[in-house]
Amino acid sequence: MIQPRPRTIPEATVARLAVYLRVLSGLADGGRTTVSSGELASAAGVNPAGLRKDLSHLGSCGVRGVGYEVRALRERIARVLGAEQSRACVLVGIGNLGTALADYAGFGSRGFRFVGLFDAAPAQVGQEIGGLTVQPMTELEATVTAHEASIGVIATPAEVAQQVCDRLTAAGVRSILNFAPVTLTAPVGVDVRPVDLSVELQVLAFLGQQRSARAAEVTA
Amino acid sequence: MIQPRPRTIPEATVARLAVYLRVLSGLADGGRTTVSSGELASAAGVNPAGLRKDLSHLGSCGVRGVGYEVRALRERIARVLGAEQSRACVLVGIGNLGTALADYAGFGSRGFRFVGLFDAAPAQVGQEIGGLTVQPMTELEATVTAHEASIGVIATPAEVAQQVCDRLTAAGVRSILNFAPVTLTAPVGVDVRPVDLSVELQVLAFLGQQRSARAAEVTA
DNA sequence: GCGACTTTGTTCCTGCGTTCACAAGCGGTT
DNA sequence: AACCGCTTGTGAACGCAGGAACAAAGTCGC
Repeated sequence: MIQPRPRTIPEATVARLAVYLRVLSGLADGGRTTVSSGELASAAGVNPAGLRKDLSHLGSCGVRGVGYEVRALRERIARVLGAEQSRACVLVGIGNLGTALADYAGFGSRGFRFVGLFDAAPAQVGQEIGGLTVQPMTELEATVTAHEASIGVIATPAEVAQQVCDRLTAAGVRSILNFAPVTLTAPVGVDVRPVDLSVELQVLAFLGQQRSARAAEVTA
Repeated sequence: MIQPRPRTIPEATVARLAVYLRVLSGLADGGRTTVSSGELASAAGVNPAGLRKDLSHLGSCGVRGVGYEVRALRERIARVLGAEQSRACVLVGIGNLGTALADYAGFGSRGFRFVGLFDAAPAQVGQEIGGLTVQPMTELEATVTAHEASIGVIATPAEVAQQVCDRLTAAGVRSILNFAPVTLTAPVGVDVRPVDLSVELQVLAFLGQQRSARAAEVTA
């Protein structure tokens, strides 16, 4: 028995689906009911053919000659991404970045719900951010198990990130988003996704430098 | 005349080079003088063969039978990435995220130097963060031209991100790092690199969900 | 009611990134 | 001085993502 819709959606496609979801929400709020692949692709900054291929991974959803129904497509993508269910997340490290993450309203509408904020510094503990009170690190494991949190976000200094990672995985967290500038090691079965802001900046700078070099070469 | 070292380094390689640079700095601080590709790859979380291929893009730098000299390799990568020169950056949007970015010391050691912080809210203007004073938006163009800033970072709400992008590009900024959850459009010749935190979280959640589904299938 | 136009969904193809495997080269040892 | 083991650097194959072109299908106009 073969599944009509293969389970494996490429990671690059998943990232773009999340972007389409955001654009579709904006269109729906604007009162649009249908949208063509070309228009949606332009709003998302991708190629129209690629967009149609991405959408084909979740089955036919458009109407030929017309386009896609905005609300239906949004719901379909949300279902595939699992954004309709509420996922419990914990956030460790309430510095500036952690505060920004805890405060960010965009997560809530995407199916993410912070159930615990933690920091080692006593000065941060007790503070209220985005409707939650910052807890001491000792409460970490209890909160994770109580809410069955499967996602952890690390926004601590680099020095303690690995310890935090170890405690999170030991408590049952299976997916970790890591903002600390270190490479974390985790047991198999645990996904760690690094987001390094200075790496992003360096890639950007390099591309700009490369572009300038090419331009100078042409004029020479 | 053919360049012995082709100018075009794949973008994925550039991102990893930035990670290697970080790891090498840590090793150098720890007093290590040489390191093998296997060890470095493990510390960076990549495949040893891939690491060697990445390094091959910048010419032979290792010693067979021994490994790589830590300091020499670090300097070589830094030179290729342009991290040895100081690049002027401006940051627009001093909320929690913007404050975190302005405060982050990691940028300085990577060759980035903020020369201007800007916010539209009068309450933020005048505040001092990381040695700089937050300026009103009216000063944006003058600061960009005075320092010849080529990199702009947008950490504003989504609604004003496109306007800010337009003003930055008009003032001469050629590379933009965008943290606002919108797809920006910019003239050709300007690189915009989006960093969407909720997209990252959604991809992570989807991978976790997919993994769980596979596990359930196997046990069934 | 029929034809033409528009837009989707798919298929093919090209190029890139990644991985594996081996030859080349250097240091340590006898 | 010669050999052996270890490590780098590179060549080839594999798999994957991206882009273009085409067929299917549905709607609008006549």
